[in-house]
Amino acid sequence: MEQRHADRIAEQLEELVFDGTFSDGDRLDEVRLSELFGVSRTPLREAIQRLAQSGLVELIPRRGAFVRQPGPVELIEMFEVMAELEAACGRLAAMRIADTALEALREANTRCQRAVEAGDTDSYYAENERFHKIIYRSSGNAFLEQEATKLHKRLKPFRRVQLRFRGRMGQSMAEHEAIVAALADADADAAATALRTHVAVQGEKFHNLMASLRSAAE
Amino acid sequence: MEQRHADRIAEQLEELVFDGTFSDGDRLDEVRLSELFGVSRTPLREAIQRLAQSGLVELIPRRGAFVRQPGPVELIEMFEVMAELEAACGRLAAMRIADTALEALREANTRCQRAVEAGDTDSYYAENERFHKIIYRSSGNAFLEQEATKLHKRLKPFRRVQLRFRGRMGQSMAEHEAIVAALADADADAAATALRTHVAVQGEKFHNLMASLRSAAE
DNA sequence: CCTGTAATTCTTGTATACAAAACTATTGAC
DNA sequence: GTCAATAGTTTTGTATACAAGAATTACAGG
Repeated sequence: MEQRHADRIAEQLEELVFDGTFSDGDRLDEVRLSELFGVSRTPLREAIQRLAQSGLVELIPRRGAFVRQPGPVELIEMFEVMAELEAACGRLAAMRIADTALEALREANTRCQRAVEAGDTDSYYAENERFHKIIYRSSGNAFLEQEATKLHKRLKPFRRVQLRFRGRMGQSMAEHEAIVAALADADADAAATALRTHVAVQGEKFHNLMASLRSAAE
Repeated sequence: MEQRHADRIAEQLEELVFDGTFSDGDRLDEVRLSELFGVSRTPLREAIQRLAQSGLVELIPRRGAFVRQPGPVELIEMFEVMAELEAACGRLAAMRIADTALEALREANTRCQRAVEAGDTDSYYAENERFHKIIYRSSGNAFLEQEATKLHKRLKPFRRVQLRFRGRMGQSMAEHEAIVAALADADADAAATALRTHVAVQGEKFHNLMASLRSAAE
């Protein structure tokens, strides 16, 4: 099944930005990349337009496309939004989640637990992701699911770092239990709170300080 | 100051989609539009790529770009996400809002009130927008502010309809008062709840029904 | 040796040309 | 009259060509 070159290139470029092949501030040279992908500049530029729209690269007129990796502050902000989006998913899912989904959640959780006991971090990440994806889906809001998935993907490269910050995986598992319990009880506020704190990073006080300085400076 | 054609065209195309010049399902004819804008197909296609990324048009390979106006269900979903984003802004703003911003909020509110009394709906919409923008900004989270602003803009064409659904503007004003009070009290939960209900549309029960049907069908 | 400027080279932005797929319409069979 | 096949047209997707701004280098002056 033939795919448009521009589509394929957009995906591959995105991958190259995510996996750190390009560092922050690197310019995406059109001729170099077109040779790399074996196409002309035209489909490559169309792909770049899309990356620009999703914020992965910055387009400076007559200068080129520069990759825009989030700095520490922006990263904290993005995690904060992720926490709120997951909280929203939890709030809605508490009212709408199906029994089958609840069961799937429990299963993912036990597999998560097993991965922790086996020390299998790769498997843990996979099951953890499945756990959260089920909650996105169970919000019963396809648009929210899409937005949450998009940001989740964007933050993927930084999630391991976040986990190291937060300490051990054990605490994360306990929070999963609390989340499932809240959803089973149809307790919207509890589910939202549990998910928010689950995703939130430690550096919140630091961020509060930064933010207050920023608004005071205006 | 010369701007890139692609940028200018992306904005104008977006406008044409928003203001209803193109209906749902319309194909964006490249040659027709390139003649309309007085450019070649190249910059026009680049603009279309961006619209596709933001979801305004759907790109079907070898078929073209079709405008994708949200249907009733998707619209309800988007308003629901808007409500959650505003709630998140309120939650964070309750902790971080500056006194000057709080004052600006009160001023916007009084101007809102005046517009209601004068029956000046245009002015009301302008001040209402200012009110909400201040809250986005006061979240102290530039990324959240950006996301909220983006969705706010996307929903703009449908906001008047929503307001008609909800009844009079008076109730909206009362909710504004409650929001300001919660922010002044630094009551995060109250601010979040007030903003969520303020934005939420009536059709929530209807949506709950639809969503439960959707998840049950899987 | 440093600095400002002009010429050169590179790169982006746009237009045009070409190939292939999809749509349309005509023609022919039944 | 309806349907199918096919020729012709349209439209998308990609490559190439060209124009103009930006970066770089060479060079003259101090």
